[in-house]
Amino acid sequence: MIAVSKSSLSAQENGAKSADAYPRPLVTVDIVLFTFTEGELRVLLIQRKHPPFEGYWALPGGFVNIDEPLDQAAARELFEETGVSNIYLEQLYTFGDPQRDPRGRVITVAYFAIMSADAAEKTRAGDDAAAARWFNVYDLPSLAFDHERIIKYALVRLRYKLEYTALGFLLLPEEFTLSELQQVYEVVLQERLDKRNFRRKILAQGIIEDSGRLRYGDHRPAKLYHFTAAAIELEKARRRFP
Amino acid sequence: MIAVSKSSLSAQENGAKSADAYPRPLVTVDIVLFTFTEGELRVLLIQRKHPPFEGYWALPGGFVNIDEPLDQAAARELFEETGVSNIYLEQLYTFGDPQRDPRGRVITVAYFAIMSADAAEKTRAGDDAAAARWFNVYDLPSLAFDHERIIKYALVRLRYKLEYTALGFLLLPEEFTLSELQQVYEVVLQERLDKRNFRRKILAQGIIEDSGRLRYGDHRPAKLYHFTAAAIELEKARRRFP
DNA sequence: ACAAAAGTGTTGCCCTTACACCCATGC
DNA sequence: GCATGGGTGTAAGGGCAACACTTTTGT
Repeated sequence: MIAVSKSSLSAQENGAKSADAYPRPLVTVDIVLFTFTEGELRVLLIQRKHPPFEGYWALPGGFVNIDEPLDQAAARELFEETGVSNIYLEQLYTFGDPQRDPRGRVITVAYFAIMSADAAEKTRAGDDAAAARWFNVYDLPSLAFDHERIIKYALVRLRYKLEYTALGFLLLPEEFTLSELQQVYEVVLQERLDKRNFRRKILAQGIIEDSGRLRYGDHRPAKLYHFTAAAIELEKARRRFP
Repeated sequence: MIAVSKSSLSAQENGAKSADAYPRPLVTVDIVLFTFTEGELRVLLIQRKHPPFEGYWALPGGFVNIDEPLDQAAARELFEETGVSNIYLEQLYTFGDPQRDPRGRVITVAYFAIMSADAAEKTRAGDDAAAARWFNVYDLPSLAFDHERIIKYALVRLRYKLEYTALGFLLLPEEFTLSELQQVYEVVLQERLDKRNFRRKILAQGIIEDSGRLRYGDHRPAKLYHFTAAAIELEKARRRFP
């Protein structure tokens, strides 16, 4: 537990006091990684092996190195804990309630990440050391710290994204049917959508295209689509700003 | 300057290492406070009296106390430096480039704030100690740290807000004319708007109403409007989440 | 043949946009 | 009486929501 001398340091004008005089919080990154498999929207969680919250499930994440940009810290932690790199990752929100970690003041910069379903399959293999599992977002176990709140906020962000930037396909494998894509939207937004309107709207955006291939199943085969390279570039550009 | 032992601390599984073993960055809050006066969108800046960036203009802000929530730190810093409380304040983004502060690793949680024009007038009186001034966002001086980048990002956020949540009135005094409100939108969005369409759209949202009073000026008097209590509650509810 | 999911068009409504003139006041 | 900003309505087009039947396969 970090010793806290309450309010001994009421702040003054910018830089009036030497920076070294201020007590320093710990800073972590936590990543909410979504994917969509077996008809479920899922989040990756890791079971903690040490106190506090030993045995509880928690978001992947960890301490930020002192010389490391935040985005890089998030990418690194995710790589270390899932073996996956090069995925969609953006800053979500910073949670800094003084009581959120029993060890003392720990501020966490939460990140929002999306992984395709096929990459998620591979991930599971890499789970050798740490116990990592995908959980249905709507059926989570007891979580460590304030991680449930963080996930709920990430879910709100995901809904916003799907509503007006067509990124649903990032959750799916490279090739997918329109029905699968519609199911993603329905599960994430928690509402039923009209098939004809959905198809028209998605196709009008020009971000996915017919691959020419078909998926054969129990009934009439379905056309397989994949997203266009333009769509990915467009999103990268949008996200480049802050 | 903070001593940094590069990568001596490659992270491991959650909590595997004692939290105390990690070097701690400093954490600050910085506030981008907007108002609209004399036909200009303005940001409040404070002139630094100490190194680094002595004499440069910078965003109001300062170190987060060890036992203080982030939102409260932002509100406190703003109060200490402007004497104003109870204004619109929300978290913007966390900037953590290791090079952003020459003193060492300083992570800043940036906040986005809006102040009404009449409150902004009063603020100026409270500027006894620190040199604080309002600057046109489109004509800023050289800024300390990465504060120019932070302001640019806040401006993007402000544009989003005006585009689909009608918060423009928060920048204006309690009573205002529709022409004034339109000017706010035009200056923020940097585009010319159609007078009739603008009025129809704003009034359709039901967030402002005719006060029954008139403003007399050089020409035909203009109706004065004020926002409805419902509008404020609605926004508070929206903002309650994260 | 039948069960099951894939696929496909049209219509009405609303919201958005474009656009031009009269009104009330100060000087 | 004239200059100036305040104030108002309408028509066309585009996007969105509602709605039901045919097609293709596996069994």
